[in-house]
Amino acid sequence: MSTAVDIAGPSSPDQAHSSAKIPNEPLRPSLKRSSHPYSLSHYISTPSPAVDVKGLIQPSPGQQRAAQPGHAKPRRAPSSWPDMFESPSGLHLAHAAELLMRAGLLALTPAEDSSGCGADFQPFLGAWFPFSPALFPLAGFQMGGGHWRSTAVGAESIEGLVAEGYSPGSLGGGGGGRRKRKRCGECVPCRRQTNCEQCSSCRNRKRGHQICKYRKCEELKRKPGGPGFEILYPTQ
DNA sequence: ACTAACGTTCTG
DNA sequence: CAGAACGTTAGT
Repeated sequence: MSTAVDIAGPSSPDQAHSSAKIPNEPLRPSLKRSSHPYSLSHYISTPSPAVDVKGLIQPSPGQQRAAQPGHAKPRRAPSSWPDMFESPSGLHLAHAAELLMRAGLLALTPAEDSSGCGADFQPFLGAWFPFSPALFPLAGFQMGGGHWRSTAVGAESIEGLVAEGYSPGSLGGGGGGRRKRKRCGECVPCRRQTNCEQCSSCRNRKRGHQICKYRKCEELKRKPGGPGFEILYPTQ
């Protein structure tokens, strides 16, 4: 449970000034299964009030200060960054929310009928989500083009969305050659709209040519052909 | 042409 | 092995 933090990534400042141009997410409505070490029950059984999670997520002022760029080492980022910011592996909190949604435990609020809600939460898009039934799904699905409407989106809905034109092949895995795969657009990292500007990828963007760690698609983190990959991209 | 970012290779 | 650097692809 101690690792369930870093989907947040560094929060506030980056919202305002992510220097990099953030493209509109190539949101794909297909919801793919992700193989995570934790099962749904793992999350359900773990009491995690929004406040507590938020408390874990929010970096302390001291931590933020330590993260100030400026004293860049030529190599190897200094250990001043706490693990909570440097370990994208902790994304399972997001995964938990995803699982909960699938299980119908999280309610999806339609963007249109947001009586102000959508606007209120907009600033949180992609940054971090308090583990609250209302906040988390709203962000991504609002951008999703109004596909998501009801509380429990069943597998049929997902399949239908997939059938809208996003085939596994179109994701780059199908061509046969080693074409670039594309971001799934659905996972929490993909839904982030801002670069944290603090992770190693952001700080080293010029040379690293890598997307912000917290925006790195969970699917792309997997090796094609690696464990679980065929599940994500079933051969048809 | 320029930029973003995926994939591969290199390095510690 | 993880992370950095680089080559390359893809979108605008």
